[in-house]
Formats: sequence, structure tokens, C-alpha cells
Amino acid sequence: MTAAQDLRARARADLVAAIKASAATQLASVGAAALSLRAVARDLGLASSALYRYFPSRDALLTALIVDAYDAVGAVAEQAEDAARTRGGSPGERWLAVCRAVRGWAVAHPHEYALVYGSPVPGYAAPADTVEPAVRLSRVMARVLLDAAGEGTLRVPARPLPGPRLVTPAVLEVVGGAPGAPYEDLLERSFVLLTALVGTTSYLLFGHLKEVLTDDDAWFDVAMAVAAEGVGLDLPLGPRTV
Amino acid sequence: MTAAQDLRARARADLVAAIKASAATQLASVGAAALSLRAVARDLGLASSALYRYFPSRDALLTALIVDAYDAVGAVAEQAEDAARTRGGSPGERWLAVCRAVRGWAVAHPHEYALVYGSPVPGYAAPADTVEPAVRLSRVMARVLLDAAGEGTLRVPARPLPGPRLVTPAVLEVVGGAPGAPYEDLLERSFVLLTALVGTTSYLLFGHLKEVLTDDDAWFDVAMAVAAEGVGLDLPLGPRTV
DNA sequence: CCACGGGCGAGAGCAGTGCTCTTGACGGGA
DNA sequence: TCCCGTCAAGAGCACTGCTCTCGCCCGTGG
Repeated sequence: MTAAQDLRARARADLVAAIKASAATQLASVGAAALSLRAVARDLGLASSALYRYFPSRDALLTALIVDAYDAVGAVAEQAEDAARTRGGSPGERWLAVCRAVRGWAVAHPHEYALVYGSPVPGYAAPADTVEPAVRLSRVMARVLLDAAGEGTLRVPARPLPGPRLVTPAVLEVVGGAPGAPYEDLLERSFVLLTALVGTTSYLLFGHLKEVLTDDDAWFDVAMAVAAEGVGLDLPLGPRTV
Repeated sequence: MTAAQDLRARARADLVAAIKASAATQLASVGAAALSLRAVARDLGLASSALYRYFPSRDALLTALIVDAYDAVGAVAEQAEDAARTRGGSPGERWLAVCRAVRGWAVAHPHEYALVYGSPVPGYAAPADTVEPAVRLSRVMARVLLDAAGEGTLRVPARPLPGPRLVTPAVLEVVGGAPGAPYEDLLERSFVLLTALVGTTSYLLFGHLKEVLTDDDAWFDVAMAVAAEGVGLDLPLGPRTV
């Protein structure tokens, strides 16, 4: 009974994986808008109706792909930061490594990137499964910044932000309380790093700066450095060394 | 002949405008993905095939809407900057006014915003008609920055960017040559103002910071200020005054 | 004055889509 | 042995973008 059910479950999981794999390849080639359930059914030699035993709708399949994409970018960021840290890199070098890794993944998987960081049809509510993977990138950034603050590498902002804190108590709890002086506004500033990263990546990927830059990669480094200056983090400048 | 042809042309232009208007309302309600030519035709009391006399394809209609959206955001930015300038605002205040205006337009027209600054299906090449409106926002930014540099309000960056210039000669020519000392890297830095603006706007609009911030509007101002610090522009801090 | 021709709208039709419903085959549990 | 849940298949619905052909109307040239 248990063995049989296990077999059933395993076969089912395998087919789910096969469907996602086929959908992912089709996604990579034609994009999300043109992802067709019937096409993946044809690819797998199934009837289109059979897919509905595994995914209740096309959007559900797309959501599964979104979760995978979030996980992929999170993993890429984490291992880039790990590698830079074991290499003995400074916080600035580590964050630059993360930025480059995320952008690298984005140019290698433009459709997947657009799926997670592109326009999500404003009426669409991201399913709860997506928030955990989405936090991974934030966690990487938090670790870099906290290390920098701990070792005193983080410059104190010239103009402290006035007014009340702007982050949710829940977020405050996750990071272990508000940072102490002189970094009271670190949280508010830090998210600028995030928006700069995905904003710049999107801007370049979506072609808004075509015919404007002579070297996208070099300028991306510059943009990350300029944005990081706003939070007091010094990224390495100059030609790529790694 | 001329009068008759004029009448024909006018009728045609009116119908084109009606089609675009209907498409725009549908776009605003259901989004670009669900924009249906047949629905537009039904709305106008036409046969769906009749629309093809005015737009060769659905994408062409969408492109027309994209151009309109670019124009709208460009106009909004221009008039916000004009108003702030005639009000006697500093360059920082003027740029903040532009940022707020663009974001205000984005939240008022999320689908249109997503159309121009969201994911453009990476295989898609923006038609040439879109580059001129797209430059309007850049021009507004350039004017603010050049004014700031001219009046000496622009802080000199602490860490000058090394290496060769990264902007195209064509861009250099448009802005009237490379800026002089000590602002040699102003061009390279300035574009992060742009990516910060649309990156932050998208990030907020697309819900990536939901449940993270207590006050989106206030944090948006902070984010713009932090990003502007990287280019040496001081935005006003504190509660909204205007 | 009249026939021609070009722009116009309507309709039918094609190939494709997401999704639902019903039907029939298979195999393990009672 | 029978039964029942699981599965895949097929037909079908409503819809899409798009094409083609058909008549209509109106202004123009002969």
C-alpha cells in the first residue's frame, strides 16, 4: 500500500517535473506570453486535457515557473556572495559580486527574469510561495551590510534621514531590531541597493539604454557603485578584476 | 478634391483616435495581455476585420499605445519640472518633483506604465517612434543636472570614476560635449538617477516591497534622495511640503 | 451623364488558444 | 471477484488574431 502509493506519488512528481521542464524550455524560447499548454502537451506526447490533472490552470503552471525562477536567482546570489566571502573579499566586493551574478543570470535567462522582475499585471497577486524565495536576495544584502557595519567599513551617511522609521515591524523583527547609531537609517537606505540592482538590470535588459552606452557591463558596475555610495558602501572601481 | 480628401483623412484620423481610446480604456481595465481586438471592435460597433484597415496588427495598436504612454510620462515630467522651476525651486526640489510626478502617473496608469517600463518581451524591438518620447525624461533630468552644476549646487563626487567614458558619442553630442572638471563623470552617474526612478517606481508598483514599508510615498522620496546623493544632488528631506 | 475605381465595412472562415466534460482503460484494496 | 480511484483521451465550447472575399458608397475621369 505504502510502496504502491509511493510509486504513484513518484510517477506523479516525475511528470510534474517533466511538464515544468518542457514549459521552461518553451518559456525560454518564446516567452511567457506565448507559453501554450497545448504545445507542452504535444512536446510530452500527452493530450492537452491531461495536463489539467497536474496544474489546474495555465497561470498555476506559470506560478510554478515563477517560484523556480525566484529560487534560481536567490541561489545564484547566495553562492556568489559565499564565493566572494571565502575569497576574503570586502563587503563592497561581495555586493558587487552579487550584483554581477544576478545580472549574469538575467541576461542568461531573460524571459525568466522578466517573469519575476518584469510587469506582473498589476491586478495579479503574487502567491505566498513566492515571498520566501524573494527574501533570499534581501537576506544576502542584509548580511553584506551588517558585516560592513560591524567591521566599520560602512561610511556614515552625510545627511541622516529624518522622520519616523519606514519599515514594517515585521521586517524589523526579521533583521533583529533596528540598527544602532550611527546607522539608524540603514534599513531604509538598504532597499535602495535592491531597487538599484533590479532597476538597472531591467533597464539594461529591456533595452532602455540601447545606443546610449559603449559598455553595458562596465557601466553596470559603475551604476552599482554609485548607488552603493548612497548607503555608505564602497564598491571597487576600475576594470573588472574577477 | 483636396477638401474631399481632407474630409476622408479627418474621418480616418477620428476613427483611429476612437480605436486608440477604446483600446486605452480596455488596457486600463484588463491589462495589455488581455487586450482584444474583437472587444475593441464590439465596443465601437464595428466588425473585427474592419480594424485591420487602421492597424495592421494587434501589436501595431499596442505600439501606438506605447508611444502615447511614453509621451504622457514625458509630458508629466516636463510640466512638473517647469512648475517647480517657475516656483523657484532648487535643482534638488525640481528633480524630486519630477520623480513624484512620474510615480504619480505610474500609480494612476499602472497598465500603461507597465507597457513602457515593464517587460517588453525581450525579442521585441521598440519601434523608432518610441525613442523620441523616451528621451524627453532624460532631457528633463539633464536640464536639472546642468543647472545644478552651473550654479555650483552639485556636490563633487568623493570617488571620481576611473576609466574611459561609457556613453556613446551620439549622446555626448546631444548634450553638447563632455562636461568639464570636476564633473567629468556626470554623464555616467546621471543615468543612475533614471534607473533609480523607474526601478523604484516599478519595484513599488509591482508589489515587490509589499508588507515591507509603512509608507510607500515617504520611502519613495527617501529612495530618490539616497540615489541622488550618488550623483551629488541634494534632494530635500523631511515631510512632504508640496 | 455614366461607368470606373478605391476606400470602406461585413461576414465567413482558418488555425490556434484555455478550459470543461464525458468516456473508457488500468490496477490495487476489500 | 468486484469495485473504485486514478489516469489519459477525445470531443466540444467560447474565444482569439488574422485573411479573404464580397458588396456598398462616393468621388473622379471620360
